[in-house]
Amino acid sequence: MAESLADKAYAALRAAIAEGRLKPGQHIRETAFAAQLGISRTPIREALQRLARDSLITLDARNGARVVELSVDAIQELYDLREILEGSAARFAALGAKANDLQRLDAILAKEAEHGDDPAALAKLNKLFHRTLCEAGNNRYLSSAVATFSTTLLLLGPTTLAARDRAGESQAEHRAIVAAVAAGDAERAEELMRAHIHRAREIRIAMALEAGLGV
Amino acid sequence: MAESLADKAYAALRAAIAEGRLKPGQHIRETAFAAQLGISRTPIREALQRLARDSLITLDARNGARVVELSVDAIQELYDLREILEGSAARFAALGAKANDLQRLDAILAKEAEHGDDPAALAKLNKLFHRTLCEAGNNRYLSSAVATFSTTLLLLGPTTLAARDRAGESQAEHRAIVAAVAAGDAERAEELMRAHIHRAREIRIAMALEAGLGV
DNA sequence: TTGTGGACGATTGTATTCAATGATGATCTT
DNA sequence: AAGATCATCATTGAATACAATCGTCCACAA
Repeated sequence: MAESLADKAYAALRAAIAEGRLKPGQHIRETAFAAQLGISRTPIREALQRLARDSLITLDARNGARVVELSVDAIQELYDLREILEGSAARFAALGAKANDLQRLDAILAKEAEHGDDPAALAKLNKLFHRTLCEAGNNRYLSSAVATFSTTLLLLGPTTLAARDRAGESQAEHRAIVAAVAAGDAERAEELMRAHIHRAREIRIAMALEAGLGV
Repeated sequence: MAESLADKAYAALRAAIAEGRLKPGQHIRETAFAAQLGISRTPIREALQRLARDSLITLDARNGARVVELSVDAIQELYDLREILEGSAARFAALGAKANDLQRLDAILAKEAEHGDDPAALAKLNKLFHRTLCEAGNNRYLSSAVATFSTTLLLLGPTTLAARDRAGESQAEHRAIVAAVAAGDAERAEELMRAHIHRAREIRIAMALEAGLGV
């Protein structure tokens, strides 16, 4: 219960961005949010700084905060980095995953198969899968970096799993990655993870272009 | 000149950590620093939060802030990640560096040769080299990640370039990396950068172990 | 009609005040 | 004498008050 008001404000703002209630480009005024949450500006300011660190907003001096707008170029760079980071995490996991880690990954795969028709549940499981695999890589800084840049994806709206047929493909790719990790095949684990992220990127870019065209 | 007091406090604390005036494990009290800098606690708190995001300090609720102590394991993980990130940056640079980037890199190499006997100048040039190469990679998120984790190195005290003969080796490695980048040889650029970081890691670990033994 | 100047208002940056909580030390009891 | 309990204090978390700066809008003059 040691949750400070700043923590709550951060969670509230982050959720608002994730759910699209705060849209890219939109202005955020400290006083407005303080009033809305019924707290003072102090914890709001702390929350805004954390969001800025997450690259979810920019803090322009005397011009308030603004939700970041990702260009297509920026999305490409973000996915380039995700391929590097998560590919490396898969490699590390293949080299050093504990039995415990593999059990957790298997359990996630099972749940994915079970909830094959529930997009919201799948999105959560997907996040859990990637985080768990990262942790199996056993490098705290790598995990931290992946978490940071995964956060940036919140700006992009709904998950790519919503795309037609993508959920099934994605699960198959997850299974292959876990198999490579369990087999200790680092090369293959990295390659499969990079391909997995690359596929998500293609869908994401297509979605972004469609959205940009107003469709 | 739009430098806020929070910015100054952040810079002051960061410098204090970098220069060893604040040692790992040491307690930081808000009131003490506010008094020392002659400002109120508000900007100090903001600065501390930024430092916590940089993983330079930890914020224990109601127990103040504490400068992070890096274990040898943590240092290994940090350098593992640096190899991945900066290796990738070198690869990207080889694939897409602009003429402008190569000019800047050449200029840095020239200055390194010129200041071969000035450790402080070399340390600055070394940081500039790595940052410039990252920017040549033309991926804003990768640059940001490298910057973040380079900051963590501040906790480790003096540069590895202080080690006997390391400065000369390092410059030779820098030249080889730039040559590979200029030639557009992505494989070689990445490999050379990884080796370069790996060498720095070996020296760093040796220094850490010596320090741990009280020598 | 257009450009410039100034005053007002809105918003952020900083200081100060207030509240709450955990640590510390003394005292009392067994 | 040792341990426990209570009171006090130091320190952080939050709110409020204050200051400064930038943008905006209107009026006036060219």
